Amino acid sequence: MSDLTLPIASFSPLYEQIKAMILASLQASEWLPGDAIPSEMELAARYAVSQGTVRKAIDELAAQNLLVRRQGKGTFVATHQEDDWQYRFLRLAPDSGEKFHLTNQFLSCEKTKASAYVANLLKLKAGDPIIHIDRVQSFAGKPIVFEEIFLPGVRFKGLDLEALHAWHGPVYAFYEGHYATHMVRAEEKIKAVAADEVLSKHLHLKEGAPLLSVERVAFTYGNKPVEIRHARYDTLEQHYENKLN
Amino acid sequence: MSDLTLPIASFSPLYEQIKAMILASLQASEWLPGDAIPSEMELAARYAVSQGTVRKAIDELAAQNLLVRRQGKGTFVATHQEDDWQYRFLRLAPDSGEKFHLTNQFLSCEKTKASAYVANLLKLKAGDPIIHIDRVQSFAGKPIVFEEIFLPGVRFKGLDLEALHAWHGPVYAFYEGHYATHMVRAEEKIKAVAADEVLSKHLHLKEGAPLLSVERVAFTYGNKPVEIRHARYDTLEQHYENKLN
DNA sequence: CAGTGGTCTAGACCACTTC
DNA sequence: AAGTGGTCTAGACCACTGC
Repeated sequence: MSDLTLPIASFSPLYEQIKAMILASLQASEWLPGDAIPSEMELAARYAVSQGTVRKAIDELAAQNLLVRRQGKGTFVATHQEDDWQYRFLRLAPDSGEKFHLTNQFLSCEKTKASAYVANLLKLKAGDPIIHIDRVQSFAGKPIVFEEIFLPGVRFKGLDLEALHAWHGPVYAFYEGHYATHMVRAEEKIKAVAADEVLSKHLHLKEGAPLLSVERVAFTYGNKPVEIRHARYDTLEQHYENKLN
Repeated sequence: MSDLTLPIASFSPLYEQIKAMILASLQASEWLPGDAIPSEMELAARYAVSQGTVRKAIDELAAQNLLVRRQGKGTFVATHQEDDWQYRFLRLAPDSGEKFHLTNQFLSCEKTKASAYVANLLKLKAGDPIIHIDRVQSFAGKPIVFEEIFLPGVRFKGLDLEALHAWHGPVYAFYEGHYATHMVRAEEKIKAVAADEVLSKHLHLKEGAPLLSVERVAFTYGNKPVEIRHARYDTLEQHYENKLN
């Protein structure tokens, strides 16, 4: 506390710099989701370092789920289009433990203007163009999830209900394919709330029934927030699962 | 699917074996939480491998939060007694973003027998001895958390209200100090529920008010479940926070 | 200054995938 | 057989801590 000299970037190891360069290539779409990046030996030559140093950089990016290593094949840019990654961010699971396939129904997709609240989370200005999507997801015929999605209108220009209806698969795969936007990580804030009139109608519940409110902000490369998702889960026969380490 | 030959331990790298040996030492309490383990060079000599191989083993254990590296000082066994780790498993945070200090009040601590449900989660038999603790936690004078804790009676022999009242600090630090039990990881299942009579009384709410139900199973070394904790959070002015990668 | 963890290298070799 | 990621080594040197 007595020493106010800030050691800003006092020392930056080589592999950190290489990590930053790989990250820059990802952010610049030099390598696209699903693509293989150059081999470790090639990268070592390109950056004039040893294989071990490149490995350490890739190791950390793989640990953050930005890259995926496949022995004998290569190192690939992570994508939500792979089967195992389709539900990477979904933490809802049935109490019974059986497998879980949600059917999806988009209700609306409208162009509006950002409220102060949404603008703040997406790092926009209040009044900036926004796309607002409503959807319901069902399991075994019962509606379980009501979700509102907010997207920045500039990045997702032209998105409409027709395009969504034509798509069959996870929304994050849709973003990758149509808007070159890969979601890297997300933050969620969870509360218990009472169902209001709208929610009770969509989820076939009584007004006042307890629901899980999950508000997510999802980020692309460079910590850029590009989606807000406010979900309400009916947790009567399913739960939100979390692991603490 | 056509090939049923199971490649069980078909190949196990050296560092995995060393990881297992370090893990065994931790599990056997050869090194206690807070202690420094031998230096990388010493371990390399002990196991007759190079420093790099020991490093890789330690790296992975540190990534799982079992060990903590401190440059220039050594490598230490993780502990819940360190300031930064006191609330390692607490995901509740105030909406306002201010810092959060919960005051703790233990209500009861009774010896009972395990229900089939609790026994199953703790890998005991129904009817085995169990310790059942109730507590309330408050923030700024308002009761916010009601928690039931279930512990195996054998491991936590002699635990009573008096001992709990005498303790000031996180419960997991108490377990470490008094019962040589360090919590390594936990799994939580979250639901939204309505406050019943008991809950509404403890948390000063109306019956039927929505609450977050968080059921946690906590594990020591060797994936051994040793605590069940069923919490109910009032999420009116606070939320459960989660990061998805 | 000695001891600790942290970085980096060059080279050898292993395991896995593909052709 | 060639190419990829994965393991392991021996040795040099750097950064940080504490005596």
